[in-house]
Amino acid sequence: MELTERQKEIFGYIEKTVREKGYPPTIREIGKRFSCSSTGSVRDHLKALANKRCIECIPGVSRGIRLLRKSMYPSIPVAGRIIAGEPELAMENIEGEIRVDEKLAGDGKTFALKVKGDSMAGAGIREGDYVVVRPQESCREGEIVIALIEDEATVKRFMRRGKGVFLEPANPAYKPIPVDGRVKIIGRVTGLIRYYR
Amino acid sequence: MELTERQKEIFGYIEKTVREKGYPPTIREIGKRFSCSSTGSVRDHLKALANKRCIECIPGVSRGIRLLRKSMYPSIPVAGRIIAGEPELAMENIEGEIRVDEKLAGDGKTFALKVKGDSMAGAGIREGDYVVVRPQESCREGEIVIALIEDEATVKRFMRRGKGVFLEPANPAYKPIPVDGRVKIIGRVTGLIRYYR
DNA sequence: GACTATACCGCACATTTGTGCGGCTGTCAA
DNA sequence: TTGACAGCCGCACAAATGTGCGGTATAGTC
Repeated sequence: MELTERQKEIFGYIEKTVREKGYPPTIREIGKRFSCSSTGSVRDHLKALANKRCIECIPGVSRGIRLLRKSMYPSIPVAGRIIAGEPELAMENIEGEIRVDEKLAGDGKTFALKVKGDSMAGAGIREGDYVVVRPQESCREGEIVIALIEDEATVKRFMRRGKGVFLEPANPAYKPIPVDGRVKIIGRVTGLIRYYR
Repeated sequence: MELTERQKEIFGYIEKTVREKGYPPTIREIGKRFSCSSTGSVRDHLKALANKRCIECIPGVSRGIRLLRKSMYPSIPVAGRIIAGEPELAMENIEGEIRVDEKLAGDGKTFALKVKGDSMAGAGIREGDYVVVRPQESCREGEIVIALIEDEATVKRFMRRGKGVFLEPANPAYKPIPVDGRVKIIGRVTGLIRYYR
């Protein structure tokens, strides 16, 4: 069964609290957050969420809310679309979530991007892999970066060649791209995750 | 500062409770578990753990214990050494932990292995990567597997060629290895994690 | 000896927190 | 109209829970 808007909000709050504080909220804390002056209202919601198998309420136990769906683990959003000039990933452009090690999770701005094409095959980055991206505008020689070229996000290696700066694919079938006004560096690739079926 | 035996036990219990129940224990629950009839005793321990930066105690909040060290996140062990004939990874052979998405975490037997050598470079698996391994004895054509060859764990692709079965590297510099008595399949590679510095 | 840390016990108290029960207003489908 | 939901209010009560303050004992260190 689907969750109502309100229920989604409350479930999200419980999730967030567990993730950030390490323990679930009390009934009254939820009420405070959503301006419910009555504990009864909150309990109605918890009951609904429990019926829909989202949480489990443990009777007689303070903060006795257990998350059954989703999780309380650190995750980064998977970007569906990247828009130039927007430092933050807009909610609408998030396709999903991937849980990662905290070494990869970064500071909250880090996101993942599904790799399209085989232009980096020579560097062991393949179509369908997820690259973990830490947003930053500058980068160093040799680093693998995400750049926006005419509204298209691509993975390339950042290199200097003589006087120019280039984004180099790791595949002889593609040509280096000179970095100029049309190219915007989005961030640096800090990790890679691949799923085998 | 090092933890005493008792403190380790209590810290472990808090960790376990958070992981299994989804919320930290109360002072009295800890006392019950360790046969401390006084809440004061438990608070002494919590205070000690807080001093040693293992937990944080939030005043006035029920179950207000926050884990600062280690984690409550799903992680898989990183195998340092794999021994033939032992289905479970012995504690002594665990080098560390990596947190992963639950899709990768599997059922509890899954582990990670750091890749040595470049024999699978053609398949985008590079030296230093971590492959996620689900232990199993059989595997299908084309799957990437971990095999033990003369006590050495290697990553290869499982292939049939004519009448024989081979473990094929993805690098022309290496030769396929015929599967015979000397070769033991440890498991299947279900994922890959890479860290860029 | 004085001091500190660890590891316990015990009790009273105030606060936090879940619970029970009653009530209200809408909307929507049968 | 009736019924089932969603969403909300209010109150009193009992249980769960953190807190303050006191005590004992052992071990190690300066």
